[in-house]
Amino acid sequence: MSVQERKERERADRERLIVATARELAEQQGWDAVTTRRLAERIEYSQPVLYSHFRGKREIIGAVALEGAAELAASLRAATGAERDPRGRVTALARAYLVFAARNPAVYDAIFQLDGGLAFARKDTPEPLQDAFAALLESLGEVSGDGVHPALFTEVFWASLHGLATLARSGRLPPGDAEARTELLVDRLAVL
Amino acid sequence: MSVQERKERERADRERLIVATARELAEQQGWDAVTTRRLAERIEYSQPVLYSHFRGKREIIGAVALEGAAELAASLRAATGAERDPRGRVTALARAYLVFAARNPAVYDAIFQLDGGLAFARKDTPEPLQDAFAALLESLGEVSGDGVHPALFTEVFWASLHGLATLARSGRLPPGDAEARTELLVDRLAVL
DNA sequence: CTCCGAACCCTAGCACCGCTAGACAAGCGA
DNA sequence: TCGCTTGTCTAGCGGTGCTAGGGTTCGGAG
Repeated sequence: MSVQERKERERADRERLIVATARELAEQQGWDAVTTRRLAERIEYSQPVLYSHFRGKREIIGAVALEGAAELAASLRAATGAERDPRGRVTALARAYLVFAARNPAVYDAIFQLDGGLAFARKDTPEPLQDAFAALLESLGEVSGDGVHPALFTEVFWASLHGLATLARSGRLPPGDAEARTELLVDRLAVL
Repeated sequence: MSVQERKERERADRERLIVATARELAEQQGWDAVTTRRLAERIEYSQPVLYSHFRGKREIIGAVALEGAAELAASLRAATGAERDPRGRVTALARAYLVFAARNPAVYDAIFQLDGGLAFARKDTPEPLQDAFAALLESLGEVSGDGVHPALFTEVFWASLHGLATLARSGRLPPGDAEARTELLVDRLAVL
């Protein structure tokens, strides 16, 4: 049995290597540069090996997305955990979200822009994605205001952050006023 | 001179045909299906003809984006023009924006998601893009609230709409509550 | 220790992509 | 009518995601 266990371990290691390499390559040179050939070369295996772990490029993007979603959730909780009042938590949450998007553009795209073959907003949604939404809900639910469903409020707040993040990064919003936009969004949306 | 004029007219006609065909194909089967080969086949010319009109695929996307931006601006103005009070105008604007995004997903992507080689938020931004932002500003500026710069408020409101539009269309937001989300956004962001 | 069989990986290739060089034909002006 | 410019097409480059099929390696039985 020991042999089989070793092989399974090696397989799992290699799978992690693929995902980490894809992520690294995507952050360095963009997702367009993540081709199966380049990826295979970087992990020092041939292309078909990738297909013994994933159905295709889409699934690799999905794997990066799940890893990234877990990190995003952790990052949001770390940022809000240090804050005492609801307002501080919401502001910290918004900033942390936008910082994550700006610092990990490729991962952010994998989660929220590209097609990684993942199900969203459903029962069979992968746990890391549900947990990332839960992390948002934890801080936003307390400022959703009377008569407004916390989940609905979280969706709207999240969508607004997503819009700011994506439009800013593609150069469609002027670069200077990012902080002012965040403040305005928090002031208007959150009921304190 | 008449001959040259005729040739120029035919060239312009063909260029319009390329843009219209690219748009049509993108709306029918998505931008991934808009390849230079397919596009050339549909306009009944060979591939190199495309490159005598546009530098490459990116510029074709840009051309569709400019055409779409003009339509979006017109659509927004048509929707707000019939409303008497500021609140009605803002609500109508938000609905019209989201309807445009939902009905013309490929064109919306060309404008706001894909790289069409266009400059945004700058002095040399193409006129249709500036005008689309102006159309937003016209209705949103009057509800930005005291002490808040209308352009900044417009950016935030627009980003929120963009987030709702893109997340909803990619299935990342539950499909049912679209109207409730729009109402919540307008209620909270606009100062009436 | 030998040898068989299975698991694994690689080479080679498919159809497609964006883009372009160079041959060729059509149609203008002289 | 003829030469030349203008315009278009054929063919091909290097790249893409993905896969069929052959070969090598290696574990385990005798």
